Amino acid sequence: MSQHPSTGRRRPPSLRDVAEIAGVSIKTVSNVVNDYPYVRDTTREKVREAILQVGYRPQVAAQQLRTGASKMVTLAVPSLTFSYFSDLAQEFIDEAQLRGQTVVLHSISGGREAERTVLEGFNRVLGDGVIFNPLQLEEKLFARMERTSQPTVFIGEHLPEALPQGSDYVRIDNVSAAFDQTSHLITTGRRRIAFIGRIDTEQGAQPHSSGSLRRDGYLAALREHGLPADGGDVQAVADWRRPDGFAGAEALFARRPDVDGIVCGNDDLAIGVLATLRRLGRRVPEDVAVIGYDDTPDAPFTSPPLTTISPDKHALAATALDLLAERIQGYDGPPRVVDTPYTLVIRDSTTAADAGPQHSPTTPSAPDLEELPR
Amino acid sequence: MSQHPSTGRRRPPSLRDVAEIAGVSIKTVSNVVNDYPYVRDTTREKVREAILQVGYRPQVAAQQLRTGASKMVTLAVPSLTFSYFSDLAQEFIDEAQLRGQTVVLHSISGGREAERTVLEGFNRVLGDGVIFNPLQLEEKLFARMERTSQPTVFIGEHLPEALPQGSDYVRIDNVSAAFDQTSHLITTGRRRIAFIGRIDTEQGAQPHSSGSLRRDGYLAALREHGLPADGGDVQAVADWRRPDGFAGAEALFARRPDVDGIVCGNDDLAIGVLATLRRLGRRVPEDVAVIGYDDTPDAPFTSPPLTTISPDKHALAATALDLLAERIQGYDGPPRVVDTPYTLVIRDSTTAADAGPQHSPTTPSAPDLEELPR
DNA sequence: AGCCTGTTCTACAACGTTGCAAACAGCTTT
DNA sequence: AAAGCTGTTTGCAACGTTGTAGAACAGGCT
Repeated sequence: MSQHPSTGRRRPPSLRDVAEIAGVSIKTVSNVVNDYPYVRDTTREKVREAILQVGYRPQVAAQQLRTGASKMVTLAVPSLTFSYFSDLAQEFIDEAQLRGQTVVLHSISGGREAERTVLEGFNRVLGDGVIFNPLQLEEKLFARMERTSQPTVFIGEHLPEALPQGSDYVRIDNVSAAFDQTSHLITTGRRRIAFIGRIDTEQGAQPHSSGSLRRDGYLAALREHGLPADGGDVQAVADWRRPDGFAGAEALFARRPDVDGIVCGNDDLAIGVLATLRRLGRRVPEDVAVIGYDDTPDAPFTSPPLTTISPDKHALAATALDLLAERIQGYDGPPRVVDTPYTLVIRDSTTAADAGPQHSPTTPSAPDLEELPR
Repeated sequence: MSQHPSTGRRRPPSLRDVAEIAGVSIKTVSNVVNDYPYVRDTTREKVREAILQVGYRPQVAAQQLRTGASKMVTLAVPSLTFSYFSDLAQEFIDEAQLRGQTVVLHSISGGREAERTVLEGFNRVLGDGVIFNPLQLEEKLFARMERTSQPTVFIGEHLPEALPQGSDYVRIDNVSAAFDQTSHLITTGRRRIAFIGRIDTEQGAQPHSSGSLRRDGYLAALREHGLPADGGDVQAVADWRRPDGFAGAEALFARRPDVDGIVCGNDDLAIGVLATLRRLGRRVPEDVAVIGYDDTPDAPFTSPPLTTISPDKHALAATALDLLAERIQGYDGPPRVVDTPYTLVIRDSTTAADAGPQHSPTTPSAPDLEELPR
């Protein structure tokens, strides 16, 4: 440990320090560290000892400068205070660790402006690439951008399929998931099934909004099972939040009082819908089945616990890191869009508690917080 | 963008590229980037343009190599799937961002072995320092270690006060928090107050275990208020989990049936205690008041919602980063141990719902998941 | 004209690492 | 004895950046 020039900071030991002690050249130490085979056993031993003695650890900064790679990837997500994102981040960290990579975490709570900064590369070159889950980026920003400033994999919803050069996109197949949502209701005996979600039809519409995709999946499932799919049971709402679900269900039942199943575009809408059903005195699931989408942490705790679509975060993380790794390795083909799996988590809102086997891969169906084991 | 030597990877633009275009020296570009004042306005403009043109962003790796600092700090926590740690991580990220620092996140699920790797510096030099929350490190490992391999700030519980050179420790003042827990029960009218917690008395005892510290705070509060503090109401349990709280409360009430308040060493114990009270038919808080410690995410959802000690994560993060910054700046004094604040979150388990004003800084007192706003 | 002052710009070196190619030692083969 | 192996070690250069020191220049003073 010596001093750094100019700053009086303590400096970690370098190859040079080891070399001096072991009485060999710097390059030989480097060779030992990198398991280069043509090193005599006796020298290797000598060097190893010296390494332990000074506590040498390779400096990523120098390696990156020399080789152009740091084995660090940046993960940019909205906020870890949403358990969806913290769980996702954990998956990325674990998965990255397996690949010998380290995760630099950025959280983007600064809105559109902050997201643009991420897209433009953080104003400094740090790791080898980025995994980026934008929330608010406008499509036109993508369109304007020829190529990303570094290898990038986008994740999440609301992204266009036309991506900048140098990037890929991992997403949930919204159409297929909504198809499965709907099929689940059909196969459990529902016949009058409505859909509720935010579907942008105005001029600012995102053609690939998750709302439209999910509606399409819903309609496809109806058709597949020979049920009427004229769109008459599609209830468009203004936003994705609980009050929208509440109001949407009110409107829906005013129009179609005989609905016996509701496919919700997300869990928050479903929670609003449940509130309306309670108000109307309809029993769930006996009178009406309700299914959500997202498997938010609240989903197991609603009454009744909510059946929902649960994205496979593990697969998502693994796929994203794979694609990014290829980009980092030098692949520079056109942007790829990859769908990852999801699971249907069956809870009580679609099946009576005693109505046959339930399987819930991620969370217990009706956890009792008071129960003892932990 | 040119190619990197040897690897065929795309290389980000450098000062040299900018300099060439602007027709100045590399150093001048560097001066512009770093706002060095003695640059003619016209040159500055020329350089700025060139920077935009090639999309130049400084490379942290080279800066770190040159200056010895990267403005990256590593945060090593057990797992982001515990909401305590994901919230904490978010605080660190935000706070670091304010200071112009970037957080490298490591999660240590590999047990003792993994924690030792962290302590030894990850086998590679990455950022400028580490914030480390160990769970399982043995005291003797600390004792054996003369000095940390890089600036380090420990956070969390169970750490000895004798730390390696080059490190500091930020913690919650367990004694004072337990004092406040107990005082809260006393000032709300309880007189027969018990304590329940895991207190290691065997040979392997950690002298600074949170159990003993919290018990000490409890006893001090009793004494302060002139209540008998002979330790007769201390119920030691085997572990910190729910069943221990359950069994502990059973044993406690067998010995002391007239207890009207229970200070719990953590929230999980408290949840076990609540179960026992339910079984015994005692009402909470009318017959017995219960107070926890940690403010786990479950705390607001127990029945009744649990009054508890909530660590101030924001202050914790800020303090830890401050201490680390000083270490990075070159401070190399003896290890410092700093206590951070906490708040007493009053919920229903100590005060009847209609019994006067309640304030709950962190979470709503009895959140209804079904309520609409979100 | 010569000198000084202050501003603007640049050359150089070094941070720690690794790919390349050359040097070297100890052999066996011609 | 020279040439040719094989295995082992090393010197050199470059990655991008910035602190130091000094060069080049302009303007004003004696």
